[in-house]
Amino acid sequence: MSLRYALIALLTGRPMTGYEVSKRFGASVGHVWHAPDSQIYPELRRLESEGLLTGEDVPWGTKARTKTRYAVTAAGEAAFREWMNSPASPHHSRDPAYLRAAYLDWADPMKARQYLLSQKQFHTERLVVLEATRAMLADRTHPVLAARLESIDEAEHERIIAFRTYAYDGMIARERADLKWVEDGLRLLAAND
Amino acid sequence: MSLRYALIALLTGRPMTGYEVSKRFGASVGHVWHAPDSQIYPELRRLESEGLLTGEDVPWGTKARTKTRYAVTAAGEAAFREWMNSPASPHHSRDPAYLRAAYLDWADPMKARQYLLSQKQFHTERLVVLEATRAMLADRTHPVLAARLESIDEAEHERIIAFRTYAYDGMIARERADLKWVEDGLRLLAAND
DNA sequence: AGAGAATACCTATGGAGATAGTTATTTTCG
DNA sequence: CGAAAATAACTATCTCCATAGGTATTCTCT
Repeated sequence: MSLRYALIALLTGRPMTGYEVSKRFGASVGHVWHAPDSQIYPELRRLESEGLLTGEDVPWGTKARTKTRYAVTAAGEAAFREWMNSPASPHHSRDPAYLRAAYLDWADPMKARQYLLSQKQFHTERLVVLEATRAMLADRTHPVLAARLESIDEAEHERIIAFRTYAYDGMIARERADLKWVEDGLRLLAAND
Repeated sequence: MSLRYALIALLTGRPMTGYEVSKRFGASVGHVWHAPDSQIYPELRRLESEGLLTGEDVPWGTKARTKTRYAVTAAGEAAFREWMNSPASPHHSRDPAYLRAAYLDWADPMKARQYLLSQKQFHTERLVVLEATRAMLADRTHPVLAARLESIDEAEHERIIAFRTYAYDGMIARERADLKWVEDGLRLLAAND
């Protein structure tokens, strides 16, 4: 249910084709809400059919092929704003890492160690990406943000950047907490075996 | 894909009926991997048909009604152990909270504040539950854990408890990080409006 | 004893999400 | 200049998950 709002949010920056959306997505809202393109293309169509986006056919290649360029409609913006104003509902976390951690006694100690080492690797890599993106937001070099700011009054810029970076601060803090937890896990394993 | 292993993990403690599973689930593995009973019952059946669980029909009530008591088979334990030994794959976080946070400039400031206040409430409540459960694991009063320990050599107990509490430590640390983040959000809102 | 509440057990359905493709066009480089 | 690689644009399918039910049995209270 959130994917559609992630897509609208992305497209408020500027109109994009499906492919552009699916690429940009990975480097911006995608950090916040992951989705593969097999989900993105159909959802874009659905949003168009519901009138939240317009889809303009743009010629592509030689034959009568076209690609679709999507833009947010007034109805789309309204729906997004409405979602942003809706009350919070509790969120069920569902992270296999905790499940595996709880039952690490079932695993082969070597495999458990390998597992934690790759977890550590994943978290470290993600931290790098998140911090780099956060920096690009803060100095306004992030392309999606830059496009968005262009259509907006200068006085608002600070406020918008503050919220965008705030979201990344949360993800970074979580990532750091997870990383520390994984390191504790490695120590725990070492102490036990 | 993790639900089945959460169910097997729960049932290694002792055999349970579907209803017992769905109740105990919420108070143990369910913290780690949430699932509604509409998912639990069919998955139990599937696991039975795959031979990872046995389902014994137990009479219930007057007429020829029965309920099913499930127990883990050797194949089930093997499958669980195999899963525990499989390599890690990166996990895509998908938390609507970050999406909303990033675009808080679209929300009505009052609504945004209300939203963050309920988020704070959710995190606080969950923290209480997690810490209480962690304590029950540490002092061995947690019923699912206690049942599991009974069938296991005393020398292993410490190690098992260490991993179970370790998982909760991770969830608690994440919850604390999130809570702090929400509080930062409230301050950010207050500063901006 | 009978009504209502709580417990026990389970199903139907639709949408969200993961995995794994396909086809066409443009760029690169030996 | 032709083959291989990269880019662009999508689709099909199957499983997972959420929402929202349903019915039978036992407990509780007046």
